[in-house]
Amino acid sequence: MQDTDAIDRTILSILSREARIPMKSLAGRIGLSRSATTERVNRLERAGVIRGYRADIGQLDDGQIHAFLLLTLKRTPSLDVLDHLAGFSAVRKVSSVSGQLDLVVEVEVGSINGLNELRDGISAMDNIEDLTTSIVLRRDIERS
Amino acid sequence: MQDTDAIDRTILSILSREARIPMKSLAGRIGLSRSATTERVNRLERAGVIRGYRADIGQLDDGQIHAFLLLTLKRTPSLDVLDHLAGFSAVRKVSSVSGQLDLVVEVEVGSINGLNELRDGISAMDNIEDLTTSIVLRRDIERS
DNA sequence: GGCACATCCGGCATTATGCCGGTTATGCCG
DNA sequence: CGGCATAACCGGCATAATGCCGGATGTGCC
Repeated sequence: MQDTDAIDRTILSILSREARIPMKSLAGRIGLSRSATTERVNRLERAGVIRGYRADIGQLDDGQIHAFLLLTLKRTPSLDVLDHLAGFSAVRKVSSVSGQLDLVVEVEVGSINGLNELRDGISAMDNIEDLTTSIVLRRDIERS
Repeated sequence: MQDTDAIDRTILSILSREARIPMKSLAGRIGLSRSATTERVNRLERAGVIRGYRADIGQLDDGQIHAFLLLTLKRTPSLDVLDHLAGFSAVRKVSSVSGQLDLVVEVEVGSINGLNELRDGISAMDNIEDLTTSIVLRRDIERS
């Protein structure tokens, strides 16, 4: 999975901005034939370098609430906690981080009440030392 | 921009996961003709609801470092700080949040040194009360 | 040299797209 | 009520993109 050359990086940078570009156009930009380009993209997908293609939705949901949950664990790492978190559909992203914190959890819920239930469900796990909730008031910058 | 009905929401949820799906297949899934579906998608794009399509790149290079910078400001809000942050290409996402913190900044740098320079550049701004850095050690969960 | 392997190219049948005319549903107003 | 404008939908045809494959080229190895 470490065999990404300069051409692959060009492909990734183009696809990360214009995921719906036809393979033929992509091929034209990088100076390869269509079939070679397609093969490279397929390889990147199979290797897991490209995980998928997403539409970038601009503030879809006035009703949606985004928040960061900053978790400190009693013992780390904790697969239990990760499994549990994965069970909540509201959980969008979980990152293990260095420092005082242990996990940064990004969530997306339909209501404050949903957020409260989520908090309760998470803090009920043993092995949770501390849970700080920061509701996203505004998304100031978001890139690709 | 507020005229998104149930069908539009279905379209968005599908495209947010499978941005490269052919319009014909999308039409099949939502039970409309291809041309009606295409027209809806075009409208969503023109209205700015769909901002673009991105390939989801999984841990592109081992050389890339992701981190959360947790900022507390002296005075809030601060357009200066946002403008300044926007000037750093390493800055991927900035969210204004409630609570003790003020801003959650997600960054992506090529090296620890780059992270240090970024920290220095940010903490040099007046109006920064506190800056906590949490380097992402691992991405445990990431959804669409 | 001869071989395996990876990468590339081009062509052809199939599939998707862009474009446009035509149909239906709805609301408005004389 | 009838006429009219508008929005949203459908289907068809020419064009463009895709999937699939055989074959060429380059590189390392025995």
